[in-house]
Amino acid sequence: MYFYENVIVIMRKKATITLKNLAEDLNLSVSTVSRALNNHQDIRPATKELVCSYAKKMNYFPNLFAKGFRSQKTHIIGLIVPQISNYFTSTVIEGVLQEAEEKGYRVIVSESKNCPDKQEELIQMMRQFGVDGLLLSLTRKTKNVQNIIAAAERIPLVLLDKVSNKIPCTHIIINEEQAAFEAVEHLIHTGKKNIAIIKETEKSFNSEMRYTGYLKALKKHNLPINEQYILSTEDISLQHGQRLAYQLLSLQKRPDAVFTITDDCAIGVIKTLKKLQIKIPDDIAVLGFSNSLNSTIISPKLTTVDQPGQKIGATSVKYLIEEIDNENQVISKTVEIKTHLVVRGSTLKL
Amino acid sequence: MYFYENVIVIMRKKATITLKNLAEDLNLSVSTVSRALNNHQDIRPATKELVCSYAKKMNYFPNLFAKGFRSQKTHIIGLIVPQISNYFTSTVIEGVLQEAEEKGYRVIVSESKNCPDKQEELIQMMRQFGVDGLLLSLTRKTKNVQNIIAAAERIPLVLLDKVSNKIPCTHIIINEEQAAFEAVEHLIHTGKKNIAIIKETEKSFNSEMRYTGYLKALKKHNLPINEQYILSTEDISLQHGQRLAYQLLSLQKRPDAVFTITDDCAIGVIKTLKKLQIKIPDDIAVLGFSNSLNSTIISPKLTTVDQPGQKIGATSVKYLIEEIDNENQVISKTVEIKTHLVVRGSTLKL
DNA sequence: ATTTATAACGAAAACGTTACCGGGAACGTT
DNA sequence: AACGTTCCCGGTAACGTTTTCGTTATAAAT
Repeated sequence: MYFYENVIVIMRKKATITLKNLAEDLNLSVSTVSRALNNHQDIRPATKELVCSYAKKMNYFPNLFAKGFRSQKTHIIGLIVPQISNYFTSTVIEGVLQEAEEKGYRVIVSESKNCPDKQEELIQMMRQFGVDGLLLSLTRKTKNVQNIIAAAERIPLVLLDKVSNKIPCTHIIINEEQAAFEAVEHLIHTGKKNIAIIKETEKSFNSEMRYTGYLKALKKHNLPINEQYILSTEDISLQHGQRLAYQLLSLQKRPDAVFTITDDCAIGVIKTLKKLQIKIPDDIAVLGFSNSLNSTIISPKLTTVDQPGQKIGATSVKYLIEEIDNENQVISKTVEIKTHLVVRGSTLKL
Repeated sequence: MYFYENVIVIMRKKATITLKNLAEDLNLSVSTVSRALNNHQDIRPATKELVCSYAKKMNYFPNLFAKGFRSQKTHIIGLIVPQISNYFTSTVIEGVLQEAEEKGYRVIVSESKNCPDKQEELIQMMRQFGVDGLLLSLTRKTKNVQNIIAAAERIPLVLLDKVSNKIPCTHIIINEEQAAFEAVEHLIHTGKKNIAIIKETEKSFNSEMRYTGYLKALKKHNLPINEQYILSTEDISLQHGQRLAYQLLSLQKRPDAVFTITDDCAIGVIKTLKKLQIKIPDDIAVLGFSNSLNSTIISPKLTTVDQPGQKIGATSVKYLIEEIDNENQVISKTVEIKTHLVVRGSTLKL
């Protein structure tokens, strides 16, 4: 890290124009100027025109802090996610920003780094800052939800994607169970009968729902549930996918398909299978979840469940603003966003 | 999208506690309470203790809007990037958030979607909102920098990653030229002599710098510069990488290495080469730039330049806050963050 | 001519916080 | 005893905006 140019220092221009300035210049009162700019009916059109054009000419910007200070509304919403540098999460953020901006809200983003303590700290910070509402995607290991419930009683709160039944507020999620069910059913339709699953050790909402969908699909088609095919790992990553693939292959009776609850893990499985020259999907099919960018990079391309991140983000904002407008009412409902299965080479020979 | 639970509505508790409340309860003046909480020297320890503990008990939060309103400091910095759902960008954001938080600042993030008009709009919005400073990563097609320069004269501004020489302010960038130079030199060291490059049609700062590094490396090693090996594309994506690879292969004299200025594009090239069963790196080596997540998914793994996004983000915040503290001084210097080459299978047989 | 209604604007308070100014009490110094 | 100093604390103003209330002038109605 080094500098390669001389440092130049200039004085910054400083001039914030206030209503008072405008009022003095125009020989009007502050109130009149304020009302003219806000298109109040008490002001005659000619005056409005005069004030507005002069304000524009002077490059006047209302001090939003004073505005928010008076109205007790900041027009800021807080967003806390476990990790930003995750493709799905980043699309959620995009959706949030887009929708918020359209509605005239600004967004303060923060990441909890999957640490519950940090998450609590951030919630405090957001509240202290005076956000009008809070969007929260929980860390995996969130256990003590008392403080979050307490927060929800004071400030509009919407949980998204990573949620918890224990917190009474609006939840925006994908149809996890149904999505997993359909995905596993797709495997069954291709003739697979011994389907393994790799899920999380921690009983996170998402993991459990997908697991339930998996079980339901097997049950519906009268397939036996083999405990040996049900694997769990703490960190559902590529590396552990590679590792667990070996474990599955070491069984006397190998599975003919593997459903992992994340794409990364599925890609790990594929890597191991390819290394051992096992045919995909003929010998073993692989199914992921998320439709991450990586899923089309690997070969064969990964069959996976597409989660519309932008829509989740946008929908969350919609419901949050609804609560903000609805003053002191805590609304508690669950909204499911539909996903769809993207069938690719890892489960179906084209 | 549907609801699957009954809607529950509860009344939200509402009670904002102010300094006045505390003062009345404790039989103190508002000023004393304020100073006690701010650890002012004029207040005797016993009083401080009393006030602080009572404030905690009452769950008092200072209204930061009133605070910022008075001090004319928001302790918010604005961040505008072209696109959030881009791995490198998201790591930059992480760095920004981390550093900002440590320094007691909050961050409002926005994306310009690579649209200059939207970018201008966002700058206005941020200024209007009263951010203390602005971090900006330019859109590729930024042409009219007048308004940005005007903004820089009024508010602390730091450009990062995607910058422009025309804007006099602090720039935080990676050593683009040097990085490209070293990367291409690495190709030369492995024995390659006919090295193609795929860059952007738009003369963006990054693209041009990397191109310059490429040219310098060839020159230093007395390799001829073949116009046919210098390709450009508007959208430097995987798809165009695939397309341009065909173009390179159709030449009478094929190149023996391809340097693309993004990983995505490089992966496109690899895909085409693999499809045509051209040996990588023996027949043609491939070199990317960014060290994106995909670069280890593809096989062979991609040799690429690692850009420390977090460090770029954190450094930008550091310099921005320096400017904010330094009141009305526009500082103009360029800081380069060092990258390093990650050598993998696409250029070197292990 | 007097009252009433309405249109257009001004004055002032309020939001919660901090900074500045000032003042009383206690203590030490001459 | 008179004075200066220090320690703690209170009162008040101010930040920029919106809003409530009041005021004036004009027009309309009686």
